[in-house]
Amino acid sequence: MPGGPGAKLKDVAALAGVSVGTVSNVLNRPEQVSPDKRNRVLAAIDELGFVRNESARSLRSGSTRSLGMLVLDVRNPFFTDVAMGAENVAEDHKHSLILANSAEDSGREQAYLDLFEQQRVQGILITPFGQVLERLETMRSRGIPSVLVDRLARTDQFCSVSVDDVAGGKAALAHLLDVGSVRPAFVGGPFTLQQVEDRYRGAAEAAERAGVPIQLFETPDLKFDRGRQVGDLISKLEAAVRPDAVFAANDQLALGLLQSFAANGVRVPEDIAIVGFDDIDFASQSSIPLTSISQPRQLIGERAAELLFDEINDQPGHVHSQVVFTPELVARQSTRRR
Amino acid sequence: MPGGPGAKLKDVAALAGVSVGTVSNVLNRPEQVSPDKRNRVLAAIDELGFVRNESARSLRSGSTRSLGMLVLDVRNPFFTDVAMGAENVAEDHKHSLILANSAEDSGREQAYLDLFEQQRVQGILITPFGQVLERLETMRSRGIPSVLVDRLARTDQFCSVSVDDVAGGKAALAHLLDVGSVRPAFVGGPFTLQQVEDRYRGAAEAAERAGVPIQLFETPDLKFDRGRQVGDLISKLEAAVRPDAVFAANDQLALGLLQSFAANGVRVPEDIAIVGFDDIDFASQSSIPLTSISQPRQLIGERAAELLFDEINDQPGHVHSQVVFTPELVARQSTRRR
DNA sequence: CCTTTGTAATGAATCGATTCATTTGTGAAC
DNA sequence: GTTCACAAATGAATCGATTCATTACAAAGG
Repeated sequence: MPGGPGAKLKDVAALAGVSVGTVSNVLNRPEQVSPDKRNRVLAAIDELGFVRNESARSLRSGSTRSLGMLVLDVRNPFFTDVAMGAENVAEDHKHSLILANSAEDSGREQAYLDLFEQQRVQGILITPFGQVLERLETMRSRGIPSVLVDRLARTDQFCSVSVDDVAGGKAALAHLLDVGSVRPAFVGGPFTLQQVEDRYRGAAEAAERAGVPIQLFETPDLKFDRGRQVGDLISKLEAAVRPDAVFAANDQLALGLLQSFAANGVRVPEDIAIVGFDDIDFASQSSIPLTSISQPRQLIGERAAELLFDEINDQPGHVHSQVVFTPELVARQSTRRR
Repeated sequence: MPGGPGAKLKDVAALAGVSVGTVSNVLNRPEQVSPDKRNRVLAAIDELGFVRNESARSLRSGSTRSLGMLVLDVRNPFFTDVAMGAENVAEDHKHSLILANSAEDSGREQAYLDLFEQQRVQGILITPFGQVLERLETMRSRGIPSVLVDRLARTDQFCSVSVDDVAGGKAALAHLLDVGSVRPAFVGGPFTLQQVEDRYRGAAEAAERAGVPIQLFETPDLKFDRGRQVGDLISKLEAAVRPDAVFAANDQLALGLLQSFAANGVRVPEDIAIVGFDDIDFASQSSIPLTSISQPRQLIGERAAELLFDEINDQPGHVHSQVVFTPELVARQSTRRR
C-alpha cells in the first residue's frame, strides 16, 4: 500500500499492463474503460499510492479546478459564512475554493489577484476594497470572470450578489417606531461606505414618512470600541433629550452600545431600545439578546458561486445579473416593547 | 498594456529579442541578467500583460509555493486568528496559504488531504479531527511534512504547537478561589476532547490543593446553547447549594451561562462569578465583560508555520519539537471581587 | 598574440498528465 | 465469408515554464 514516493502515471500503466492513455481514461472517463482493465488500473494505483499531479493535469488540460475568493476580513463571521456557502457550491462542481483575506489593504488585494491569475483559477468571488473593477474587467477579457459579493455592481459589467441595505434600514427604523420610539437615533459611519449610507438613508426615509426626527451619531468606523464611545456619550445626555432608541449600522457597534449602557446603568430596552445589523451569532448570544437585521449569509455565498459557474460554463451567452436579497428583521429582547 | 489573452514566455522572448531562457532568468534570478536585457524583458512582459503559468512552473521545478492549512472550524474566530498568523509567516517565505475547513467531518478532512497531496503543497498545518496521524506520516515519507496545531503530538513523529490546557485550568480555578469562591463548578464536555479533559484536570488539581470540592456539569458539546441550558439548571438551584463560581471550558459556553443568568435574575459576578476559555473578542465585548483564559492565537499560527518551513528546508537534519504555550488569565468584570 | 577565466545568453530536453488521431478487436449484418 | 459499425485501447504530441550543458564573448594574464 505505501509504495515508493512519487509514482507517476507511467508507473501505474506499467504495473497494470496497459497504456498511459488508458490510465488517464480511468481517471477521467472511467465509463469508457472495460471493467477488467479499470479494476487492474485501480489496483495498481492503490498499490503504488499514486496521486495525480494537479500541476501537470491543469497545464495540459488548460483549466484548473479552483475558484479564488477574496474577502475584506476573514475574522468577520459574516464573511466566513458567505465563504462556506460558496465553498459548498464549489464542492458540488468538484472545484476547490481558495480563500484569501485582503484585510482591507489594497496592496494585499492586488497581490492576491496576481496569485489567482498565476494559478489560473477559473473565476473569482470578491468583495472589492480598492479600485479593482478595471483590473477585473481585464482579467475577464483574459478568461477569468468574477462576481462581486456583498456589493451591488453599478455597471452591468459584472454579476453581483448583495443585500438591499436601504430596505434593511427602513425595516430597522420602522420597528423602533413600532415599539414606541419617539426620539430614534442612528449610529454609524463613515458615510463613504455605501452600506452605511444606504442603511442610514432607509432609516431616514422611514422616519420622515412617520414625521419623526432622527438624530445622527457619526463614527469613523464600525468597530466595537466606537460603539462603546458613542454609548458613553449618549448615556450622559439628560433623559429628556436622550434618544429612546438606537439603530446601529452593524452589530459590532450595537454590542459596544449595549456594553456601555450596561456599565452606565442605562436599561435596555426600558430606557433605550437597540437594533443592530448583520445578525451575527453573537447578536443573539448577548446577555440581552439583540434585535438585528439578518442577511442570508450562506445563501449570498451560494448564489454568488452559482452565478460564477454560470459565467464560467456559459461564457459567450452569459448575461450579467444583479441578485439583491432583502434582509429580515429578527426581533429580540433589546427592542421588547416597554 | 492589455495584450492578447494568454501571452506566454515564448512570446515575451520574441518581443524582447532574447531567448526563453533569458526571460526565465529575469523572472527567477534577475541579478544574473544584464540590465539592458532585463529592462527589455520587463517592458515586453508589461506590454503583453504576461502572467506566468504557475502550473507549468511547478511541474517543471518540482515544487509549489504553497502550504495547506486544515482547521476544525473556520467559523470559530480562534482558528481564523491562528490562520492569520500562519499566513503572515507564509507570506514572508513567498508562499501562499490554502485555508480549508474540515468542519469536524472526517470525510471532508480526508478529501482536503487528497487535494493538498494532488496540489503538491510543500507542507500542511493541521488541527486533526479523525484518525489521520498515520496518513500524515505516509505523506511525510512522500515529501509532504506537517505540523499539528492546537494539539500536542503524543509521539515525537511530529512538530506541534499547542497550549498548556492543564495550566490554563489551574489558573482559572485559582483565580476563582482568589476572588472568594467556596463552591466552584466546572462546565464542559465531552471529556473525550483532550482539551476539555486537560482543562478540567487543571481545575480539579487546583481545587484539591486548596481543599475545596468542585462540582461538575458535563455537556455533550461546547456550544452556546449548552451553556444556556446548564445556566438554566444552575439558576434553579437553591442559593445555599448553588455554585458561587463557574469555570466554563470555553467562551461559547460561558456566554451561554451569562445569558441564562441574566434572564433568570442571577447576578454576575455578585451571585456567581464566571471564567471562560479562549478569550475570543466577544468575551470582552459582552455586556458584562468576561474573564477568560487567553491563548496567543496569532503566535500559535506563526510558530507552527515557522516549524513547518524549518522542516521543509532542513529536511534530513530536522528534529521535531513540541512548542507549548502557557495561556494567560485576563481578569474582567465577570469575576470582580464581591 | 594566445590562453585562461568568468560572465551572459542560448535553446533543447524535461516535468507528468491529457488529448486525439489511429489501430485493434468484436460482433452484427448481409 | 466478407464487410461494416462501434467500442476499447494505444502512444506520440502537447501544454508552458525551468534547467543545464553548451556557446559566445570580453577582459585579464602570460
